[in-house]
Amino acid sequence: MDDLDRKIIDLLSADARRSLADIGGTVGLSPSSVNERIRRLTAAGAIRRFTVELDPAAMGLDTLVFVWIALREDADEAAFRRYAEAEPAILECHHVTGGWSYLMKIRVGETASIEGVLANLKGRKFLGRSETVIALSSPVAGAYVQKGEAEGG
Amino acid sequence: MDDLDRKIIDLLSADARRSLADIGGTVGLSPSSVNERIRRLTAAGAIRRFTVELDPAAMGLDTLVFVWIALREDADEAAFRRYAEAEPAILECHHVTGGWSYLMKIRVGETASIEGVLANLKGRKFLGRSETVIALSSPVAGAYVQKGEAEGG
DNA sequence: GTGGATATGGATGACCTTGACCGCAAAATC
DNA sequence: GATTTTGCGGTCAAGGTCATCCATATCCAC
Repeated sequence: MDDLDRKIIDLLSADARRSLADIGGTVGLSPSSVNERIRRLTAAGAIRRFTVELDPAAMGLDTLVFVWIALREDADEAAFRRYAEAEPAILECHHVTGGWSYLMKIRVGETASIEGVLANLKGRKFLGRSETVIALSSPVAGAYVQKGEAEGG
Repeated sequence: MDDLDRKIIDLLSADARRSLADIGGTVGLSPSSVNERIRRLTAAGAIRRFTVELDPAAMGLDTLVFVWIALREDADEAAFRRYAEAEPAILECHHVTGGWSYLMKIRVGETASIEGVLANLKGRKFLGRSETVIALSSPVAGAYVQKGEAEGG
C-alpha cells in the first residue's frame, strides 16, 4: 500500500468507471500495472467491492434516524445481531461504549416506519429501552472511509 | 423508477462491474436497454456515482467514534459546516433533534486522534460541549442506502 | 391515428485481459 | 566484495470482450 495505491484508490472512489488507461495516465503507470494493482488491492481486501452510491431521497428513503438501544438483560445478543443484519432499514449497528449497548443508523420512508422497527425489536424480546434521534439535515454525508483529495477530472 | 430499475440498482450495488449483457440476462433486457436505464438513473441523480467500497482497517483507520456536539451560542454555524465538510476524519455530520445540535461520525487511526479533531473544534470556537462514544464493534456496517436482496452470482 | 417513450439489434471503436519479455533490487553464492 | 540468482513489478503487443451509438421497431397513452 504505497502512494500509488492510495492515488488509485482516491481516483476510483471518485469515479470507479475511469478506464485503466486514464488512471494510468494520471498516476504515471501503464494500464496493465494499474489493473494489477487494483487486482491486488481487491484480493487483499482493501477494496471490498465496486459499487454505486445511491441517493436515498430518490429511493424514497427521506428519513434518517439514529436509535440508541439498551438490550434486555436476558436478550439473545447473537440473535439480535442476526436480526439487525437482516433488517433492510438498519444500515449500521454498532456496539458502543457508554450508557447504551448499541447505536443503530436507520433509514426509512417516513418517521412512522421507525415504529415498526422498534416494535419488531420489542416483539423479539431484544429491546430494553431505546432513544430515537432524528437527523434534520446532513451537512456531511456519504463518505464511507475517508474523504480523499482526488476529484474526478 | 420501476421494478427493473430497482433490480438493476441492486445488482450494481452488489457488483458495479457486472457487464450490461450479464445484468440484462438477469433482469430480462437487452444490454442497450440496461445501459439506457443506468444512464437515466445516473442523470436523474438516483445513482450518484460509481465508486469502490473500502476496508477501513486496511486504510489504517481502525477506530470509529460518534461525537455529539453542542455548538457554542455564538458559533458561526455555516463555518462549522464548512469545517466538518473539509475535515477528512469526519465521515458524517448530522443536524439532529434532541439535546445535542450535531452528531458526527468520525474514523481515525487511533483514539488519540479524536482529541485532535475536538481540539480543532474548540480552537475554532465552535464547540460548546461534546460527548464521545466509541464503537467497539460493528455487527452491521457498510450499507449506505439500503441492503438489497440481490447478491452477486 | 398520432406522438412520445422505451426496447431491440448490429456496427464500431474503445477497452480489458493475458502472456511474454525487460529491468531492478535483494539475497545467495563463490 | 563481485557475480549470479531469484522474484517482484513494469511495459508492450495481441486478442477477445464489452460499451456505446444509431436506426428501427414496438408499446402505451391521449
